[in-house]
Amino acid sequence: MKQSHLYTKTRKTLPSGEVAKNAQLLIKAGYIHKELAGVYAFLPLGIRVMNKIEDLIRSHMDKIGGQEILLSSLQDPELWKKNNRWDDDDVDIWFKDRDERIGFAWSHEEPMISMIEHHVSSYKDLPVYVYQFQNKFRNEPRAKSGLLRGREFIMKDLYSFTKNQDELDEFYRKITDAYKEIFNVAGIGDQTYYTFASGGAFTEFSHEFQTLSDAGEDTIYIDRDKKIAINEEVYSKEIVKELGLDEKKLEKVKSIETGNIFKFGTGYSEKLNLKYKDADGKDQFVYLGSYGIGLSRLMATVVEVLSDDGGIVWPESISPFQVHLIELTEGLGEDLYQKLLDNNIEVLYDDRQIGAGEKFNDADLIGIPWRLVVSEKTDGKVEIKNRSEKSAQLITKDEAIKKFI
RNA sequence: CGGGCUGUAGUGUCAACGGCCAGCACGCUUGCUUUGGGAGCAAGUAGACUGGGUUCGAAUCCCAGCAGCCCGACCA
Repeated sequence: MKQSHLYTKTRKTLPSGEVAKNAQLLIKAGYIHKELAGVYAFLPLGIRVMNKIEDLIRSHMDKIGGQEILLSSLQDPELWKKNNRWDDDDVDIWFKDRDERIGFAWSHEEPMISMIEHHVSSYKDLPVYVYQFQNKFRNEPRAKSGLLRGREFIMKDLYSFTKNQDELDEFYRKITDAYKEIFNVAGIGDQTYYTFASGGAFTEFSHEFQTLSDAGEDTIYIDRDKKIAINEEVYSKEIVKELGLDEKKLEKVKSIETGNIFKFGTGYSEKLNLKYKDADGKDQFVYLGSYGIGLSRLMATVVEVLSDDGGIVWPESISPFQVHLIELTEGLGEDLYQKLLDNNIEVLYDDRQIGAGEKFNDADLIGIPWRLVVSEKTDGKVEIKNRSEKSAQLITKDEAIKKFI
């Protein structure tokens, strides 16, 4: 894409009233636009990052047997009433229409279970793993921290429907590994801890993926060597012992909950009467699990954790473009730009007629991991620099293209 | 939901004593110059959250609403 066609511009001033680093940088660089408190629009650069994150998650969900679907954002109150989760006294974050005949989805367990009932009745139909990328609407009493706690946001939620505990446990292990891999590829694996957290009504623990950051709202106790953590909400001497940890080695830190996985067992199916017939023709309750990653929160977390004084530093996996090609002399980058495009390399081509300093600053702010510069000084070659490195190397254009194929 | 703070061009502004034409910077437009780390000159462009009230006169004082931010509570 030619940067001269990109309608968003970087800004020199920070938005007043945005304190969160992720919101400051993403707005300054032109990734997002604030609509309301906790409600952000994604601009061309921003949606490219979101799409990258989506692709990354999708490939891992598909690999472990996930089937992608898309439930609706408008929901039937009757489904939620059955489970006592419609009343504002029970769930206080609902957005509802005036007459309370429609709910705006804040979660999808109930509709998901209702939908699956129509398709699963035999042990032969199980297991089933379905997931979606969906908007969630949560009327948070206090939206804050930029994209970290929004009132409208996109989440990947996967639901597992399995025959028994063993099958559930096996899938749980698989998705745990998948989540670890996702956070590794997204560049925050080192800072992300597998965390024991509150299990709610149906199970002892759930597990969270907590990324160390002062911008987070959670407090966890981490063991850096074993790479596991305990959420403050369930922390006790007994649990430390149960997990075989040494209380003295634990560090108390702030973190962002980037993922959450949850075993429901048969709790939900008993309440909502989700059954299947086993091989003997007897009714059995389906074992459920749910597994979430907030996409916009993940994007914000990467910005919080990896940015530097110059701006954002994207990992290659979720950068809006692979390469930022900058020409300092009019027309000199055109030829390389075309060649990169011919090789299906995602390139943002800064063909604007502005000063070099402005281009470099914009490039640092936008944060694409590789920068190519052509000018009269590069003498037919091209200068390549990584976003997180200080110095650049001069290479040939062919070498540059090969690097990104 | 409790408490606090704040609403001035597209952005920013601890700019302006209740009083003349609401200042400055960025952005944007036009022209000339400049061209390897947010360029220079010149001429333009655009503004008081909403509604009441006090006053001869309100951006400025008062009230209400709305909005934003922060702290807390909440966050299966």
